[in-house]
Amino acid sequence: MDLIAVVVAVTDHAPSVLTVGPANALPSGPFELGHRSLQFGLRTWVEQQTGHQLGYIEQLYTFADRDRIGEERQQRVISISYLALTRAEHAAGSAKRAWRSWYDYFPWEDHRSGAPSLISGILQPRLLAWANGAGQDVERRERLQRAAIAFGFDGRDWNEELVLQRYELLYEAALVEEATRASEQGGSILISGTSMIADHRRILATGIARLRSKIKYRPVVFELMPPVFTLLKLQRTVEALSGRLLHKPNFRRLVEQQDLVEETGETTADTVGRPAKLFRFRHAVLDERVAAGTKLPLSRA
Amino acid sequence: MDLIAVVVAVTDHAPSVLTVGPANALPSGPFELGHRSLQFGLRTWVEQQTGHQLGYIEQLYTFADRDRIGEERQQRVISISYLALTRAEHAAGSAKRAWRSWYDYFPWEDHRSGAPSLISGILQPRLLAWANGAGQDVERRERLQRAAIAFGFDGRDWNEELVLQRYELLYEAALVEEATRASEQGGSILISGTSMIADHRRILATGIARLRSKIKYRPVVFELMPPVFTLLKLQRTVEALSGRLLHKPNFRRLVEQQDLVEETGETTADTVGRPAKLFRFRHAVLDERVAAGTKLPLSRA
DNA sequence: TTCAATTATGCTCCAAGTGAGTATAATAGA
DNA sequence: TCTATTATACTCACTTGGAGCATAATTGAA
Repeated sequence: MDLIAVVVAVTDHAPSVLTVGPANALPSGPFELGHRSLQFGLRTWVEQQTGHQLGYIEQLYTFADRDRIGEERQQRVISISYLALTRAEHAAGSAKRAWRSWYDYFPWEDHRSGAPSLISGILQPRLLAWANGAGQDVERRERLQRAAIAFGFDGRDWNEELVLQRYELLYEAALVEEATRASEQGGSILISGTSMIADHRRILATGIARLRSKIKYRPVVFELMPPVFTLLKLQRTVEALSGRLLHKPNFRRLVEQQDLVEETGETTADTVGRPAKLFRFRHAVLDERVAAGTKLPLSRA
Repeated sequence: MDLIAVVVAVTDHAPSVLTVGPANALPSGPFELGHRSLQFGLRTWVEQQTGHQLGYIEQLYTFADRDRIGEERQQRVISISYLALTRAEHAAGSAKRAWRSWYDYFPWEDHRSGAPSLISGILQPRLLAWANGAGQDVERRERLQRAAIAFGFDGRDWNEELVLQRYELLYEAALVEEATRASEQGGSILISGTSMIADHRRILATGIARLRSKIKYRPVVFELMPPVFTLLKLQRTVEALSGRLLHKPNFRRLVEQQDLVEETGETTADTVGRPAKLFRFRHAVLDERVAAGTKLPLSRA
C-alpha cells in the first residue's frame, strides 16, 4: 500500500509541485502499521522525507492498476493519492527534492498570456489527425467532440478544470511520452511537456484539477499564502493556480464581500506605485462559512 | 482490502439504499486478484451478491481505521467506499438484501414537510447540552457554532449537503448508537435513527452528501429514473434526494433551458388532472456538457 | 518641480441568472 | 356543467457576475 502526495506551493507566480529523486517523481511512501491514520501517515513521512510541514491535506483517489503487482506475494499494490498545500519557505534544503512549476509538465495549461501557441500549433492538428484516424464514424465524431470540449476548439470556452480530461486525450492520442512506453514503438513524438515516472503525471493532473475546482468554493488559497499579503498577491496566486487572468476590481469585490480577509493596518513600502494595504486571512471564516452554492431552484414552502 | 458500496435507488418518493443481511449493513466484499480494476471488482460482486446492475459508480473515500486490523496477519484493513446509482426494478428478489429508505437512518435529513420536529424537539436541546458541557469556553462556543451551522439553528438556512457534519456532531454528542459502543456505558439514549454495523452509517452519510452535492452540477439524477418519465416525477426524485421541496416552474425552466431532456411525444394517461408530457434523458448531454460553473471573476483579456 | 508611469481602490453599468408568484390549459369525476 | 387536480406558460423583482471607467497615491525621470 502506497501513499502518493501532490504537494503544492506557489512561489512568485509559479505554481510548484514537490518532486523527489533525479527522475521526475512525486513523493511517495508506504503506509505503515504505526501510523494512526492514512492522513497521519502521509503527513509523517512527507515531513521526514522533505522537511515540509503540510497544511491542508485532501484525499484524491485510490487505484489499483493491473501493472501495479507486488513481486513476491501475489498481491495487488494499492495507491492512495493525496493533495497537500504548503508554502515553499517551509522547507529546509535538500538535494533529493525540488520544486518545479507544474506547467513544466502541462505547458498547455497556462493561459495567463492567452492560449499557448502549442495548442493551436501542435496539439490541435495532431488531435484532429488522431480523431480522424478512428475506424468508425461514430467514434470519429466522439473524439472530435471530446477534443473540442477539452481544449476549447471551434470557439468554445476554455475550461481550466478539465486538466485530467486533456491529459487523458493526449495519452490516448499518444502525444505524451507515457503513452508510448508500453508499446515497443518507443518515443515517437515527445512533444507535450516533461513526463514523470509511472502514472505520476496523471496523479498530478488529478491534483491540479481538484485544486482548480476547489479554490472556487472553499478558501483554500490561503494555505498557500504567507500570513500577510496584498490583494494583488492573492490574485496572482489564484491566477497561477487557475492558469487564467482575473478581473482585478471584481476579484477584490469577491474577496471583500465574502469577508475572507481583514486589514492589518500596514501597507507595502517596497513596491512601485501606490502602496497596497496588507491583509491577513480571517481564520474565523473556516468555522463560520460553509460551502454554500446551491444550484437547485429551492422553494421556501 | 474491502470494497464497500452505497447503492442508491429512488422508489416512489423514497430514496433507498441497498442493505444486506439481518443486521443493517452495506454490501461489501473483498477486492480480488482477478478483478481488472477496483471499480470493476465492485461492479462484479455487487451484481453477484444482489443481482443489481450498477449504472453510475463513483469512488467516495478510502480509510484505514485503527480498529480495522486483520486477525492473523498483522496488517491494516483498508476500505474503499463507492457510491453507485441504479434503479430498484433492476433486481431480482432475494431474502438477503433489502431496499431501505435512507431517512430511516437519518430521520433529521428529510425536510420535505418542513424541518422534522425531531430536530427542535430532541436534537437541538441535547446538542446544546452537549456544547455547554465543554470544559473550556472556547470549546463551548465552537461546539455551539458547529451545531448551529450544521442544523440551521438561530435562524440560519438549512444546508442539505452537510449530512456528514451532522452525523459527526451527533456522534460526538453521543446521540447515535454507534458512539456508545466503544465505551462500556452502553445504550444511553438511542434516539437518532436506525444504526448500522461498524462505520457503515458514516459511509452512507458520506454517500448521501456526495450525491446531494453532485445532482446540482451533473446530470446524475437520470441514472435513477426510468427511461421515460414526467417532469414532476423527475422533480420528486430530486426532492427525495435533497430532502427539500423545489419550486415547480423554476425546476422546469432549469431542466428545459439546459436541454437535459427531450419529449417522447407521448403523454401520461393514468393520472388525475391534465396529462403530462413524457420525456426522456438526452444522453448526448453527457458528451456535450461539462460541469461549467465558474465562480472566479475571469477576465477576457 | 512637474509629469509620466505604475499600482491601488472605488464605483457604475448591463446582462444573465434565480427566487417567487400568477395565469391559463387540459383532464377526471361529481 | 362545475370543481378538483395536475400541467404548462409567463411575468416580475432582485441578485450576481462580467466589464469598464474614474480617481488616488506613490516612484522616478524629464
